[in-house]
Amino acid sequence: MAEKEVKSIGSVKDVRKEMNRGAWTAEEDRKLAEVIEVHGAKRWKMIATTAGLNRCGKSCRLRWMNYLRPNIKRGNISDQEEDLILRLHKLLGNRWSLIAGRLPGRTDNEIKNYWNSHLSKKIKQEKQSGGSTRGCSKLQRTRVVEEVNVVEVKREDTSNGGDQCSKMSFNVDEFFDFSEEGPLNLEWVSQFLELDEGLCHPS
DNA sequence: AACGACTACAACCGCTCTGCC
DNA sequence: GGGCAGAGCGGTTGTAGTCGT
Repeated sequence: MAEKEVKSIGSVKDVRKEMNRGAWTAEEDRKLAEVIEVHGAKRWKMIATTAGLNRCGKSCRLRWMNYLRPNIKRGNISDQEEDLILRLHKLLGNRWSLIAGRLPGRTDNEIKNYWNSHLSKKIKQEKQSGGSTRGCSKLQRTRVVEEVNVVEVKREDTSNGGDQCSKMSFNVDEFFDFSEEGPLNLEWVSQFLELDEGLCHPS
């Protein structure tokens, strides 16, 4: 995609007055990266002004988060990653940032795009051919999502010292804590799959 | 070669959430 | 508690590239 990006540089830009819009140029990327290096990735309005980019803070944030940030993986979503996305989407719905949080180096925007252009069609096709990937009923899937909502509520509650998590069979904070993981540490996947299987095929 | 349809993805928009005063 | 600004999220749009005719 980098090739495509280079080609498109400047093609949309300067069409509208006031703020720059459209594709980012290499020069803009460089300026933005420089300012973020100095000030950190916070206060995007200030960053936009300081960099002299004539872009809104939101636009700068998006560019940084999705393309300029270190350790970003681009393209080539592996089968393993695809499978994870499918499973997580089944569990979480369109909560792309949460899904992206479980895929090191991937961004919510990339996953969202990948879903819309690849996986949603794939699922449609599978449904049309009568095949359910996991054999989960709609009701069971609803249960899974509700369960996750409970997880989030309980997670807030635990900060108040309450021990109300008896419903959950795994440690919620560990489940959502990505801070100490190496790239594509899949231990949590096993935990998740156990939960998934348990809900879809209760014994 | 030319053209239109389709695809993929970068970027924008509007809304919500969060923190500060 | 209310208002405001900044940050973050998900949905949608715009456009370049690709494919089929």
